[in-house]
Amino acid sequence: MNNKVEYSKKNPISIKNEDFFNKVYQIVRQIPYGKVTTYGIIAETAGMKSSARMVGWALNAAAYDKTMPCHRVVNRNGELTGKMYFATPTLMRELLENEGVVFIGDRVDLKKYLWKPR
DNA sequence: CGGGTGACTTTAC
DNA sequence: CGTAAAGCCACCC
Repeated sequence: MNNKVEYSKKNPISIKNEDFFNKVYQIVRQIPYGKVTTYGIIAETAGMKSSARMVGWALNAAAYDKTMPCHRVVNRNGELTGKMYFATPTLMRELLENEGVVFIGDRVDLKKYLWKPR
């Protein structure tokens, strides 16, 4: 659908791997309210299980897209590693708590809130 | 082609 | 819980 979309306004990068991007987009948008998933799962579903970093990279490039609930994407431990990339360092957590997600320290309880794409 | 970087993961100490 | 290192793949210079 989208080719060469300006995924990042500040830093418009040329998207060469559109297929991977598209899948990440699709998966992230499917995350239900009050649920979270991990970079590794997204990477695996998108066909690059060995490169969870690419997921973070993709999300960063698409961070300005409001239709993408990137706050529902956490790392393997349930930590909000990308919180510093939000408007404020606390915004990510607040968004999740507002959806009913309970934190244990700085982590999400993945046993209860982990969602896997099908 | 090489070097640097990264919203990751895993293992090791 | 902390840091280190290796593996990983794509982007940029």
